[in-house]
Amino acid sequence: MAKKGNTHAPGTREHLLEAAIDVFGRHGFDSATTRMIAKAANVNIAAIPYYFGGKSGLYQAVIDYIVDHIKKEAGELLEQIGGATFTGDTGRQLARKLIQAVLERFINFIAGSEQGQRFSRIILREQMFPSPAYDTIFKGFLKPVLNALSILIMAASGESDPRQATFRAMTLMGQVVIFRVARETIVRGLDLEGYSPEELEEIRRVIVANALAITEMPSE
Amino acid sequence: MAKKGNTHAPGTREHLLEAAIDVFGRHGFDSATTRMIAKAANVNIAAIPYYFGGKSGLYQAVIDYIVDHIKKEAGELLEQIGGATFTGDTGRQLARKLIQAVLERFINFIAGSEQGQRFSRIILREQMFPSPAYDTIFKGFLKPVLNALSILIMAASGESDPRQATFRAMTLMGQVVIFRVARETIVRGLDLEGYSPEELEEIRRVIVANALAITEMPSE
DNA sequence: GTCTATAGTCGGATAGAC
DNA sequence: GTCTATCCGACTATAGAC
Repeated sequence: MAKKGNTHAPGTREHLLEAAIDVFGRHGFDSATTRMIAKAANVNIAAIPYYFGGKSGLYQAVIDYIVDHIKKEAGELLEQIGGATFTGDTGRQLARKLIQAVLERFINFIAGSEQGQRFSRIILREQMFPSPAYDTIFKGFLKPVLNALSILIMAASGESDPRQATFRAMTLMGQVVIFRVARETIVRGLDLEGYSPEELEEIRRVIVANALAITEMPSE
Repeated sequence: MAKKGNTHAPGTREHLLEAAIDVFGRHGFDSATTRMIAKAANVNIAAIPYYFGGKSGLYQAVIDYIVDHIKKEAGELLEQIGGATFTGDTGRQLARKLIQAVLERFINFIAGSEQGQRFSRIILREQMFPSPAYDTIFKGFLKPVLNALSILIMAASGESDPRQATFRAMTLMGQVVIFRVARETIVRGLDLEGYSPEELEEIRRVIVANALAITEMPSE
């Protein structure tokens, strides 16, 4: 069913993909070695050239895999935002609710879910050090998400300049991303052992409260 | 004067340090090669073992160099914060002014200055993927800065729980850091060519406005 | 102090047996 | 499809001439 119709082995390809997400994420493309990945996946090194054409092909497959998953995850919310119209005070309240929904999903994904943490390592690497694969990520979901957030901010705060709205959208994203990027600093600074569900809840509350404070109307 | 008293060559050591900041920053410790660094510094590869004991020694020297510079840069402001007392409404206003000052310096450093951009590549790498050198950075300035910001937030907003204050401090840092981490995404999303002085000024304004909105008293 | 030459290790990819 | 063996290039570090 899920197979592509050819006679591939049961799991080799998928094992490699999953292992590659972790190894590429932790070490980056250059330092990650095909030997590490093959070992982590419990398959033979020669399976990488065989299934993916080589190290680069495997990396691109990882990017496609991640982008697909995130598009599926975020798709519904993005469509909801794209399809909505924000007029009057009800529109404003709707926009604020949607901003809240986006940020909560984002923090849950990036700091709360195991898969989100694995994916975000690779995405953050591409943010700071774009490879040719960056384009797939940017077009796949970064740009749609950034656009959606900018629209919501304009609707919620009355901001009319799209560039200003984008800058504001970035600050909202930044409040979330920092808990992934500086995870170690937070954990050491507060002497934690990772984020507990309670701490995640506190973080979520702070982020939402900030977002609401930031998107007040200038007149309020 | 500044020399350590021995008879070293005029610039070889310094050239290596400067080049290493860029190469380690762009490629990470593992993927950076001593060949790249030596070539960028225009010195012989053998100078690296000679001056720094090897690749690892050079990396540690880079970390020390960066931490020293930033401590010098941030020291005055940190002392001012540590030495101040924040009582009553004047204290609150002072705290808000100081938060503003910290954020403005931070965004100028991280997105505005050439040196800050070079330094921050390495620091952000250590944030996401700590090496043994992380400790130097954490104790050197991350912890002091995070503490200072937390104190200011408690003074400015009336927040009394230190953990909550730390989370809030992180969100403020996140708003700044995102303009470095996601620089490429912002630039592509808005079709810019890097941040112009005008755009930096807009970003600075957004960050400060958000910080002020966030640190309102709950009663306000 | 600076260089060349080279030792020794580890990387990705391939050939060919099964 | 999966494996072993192997090629070849690139890496760090060192020895020793100058």
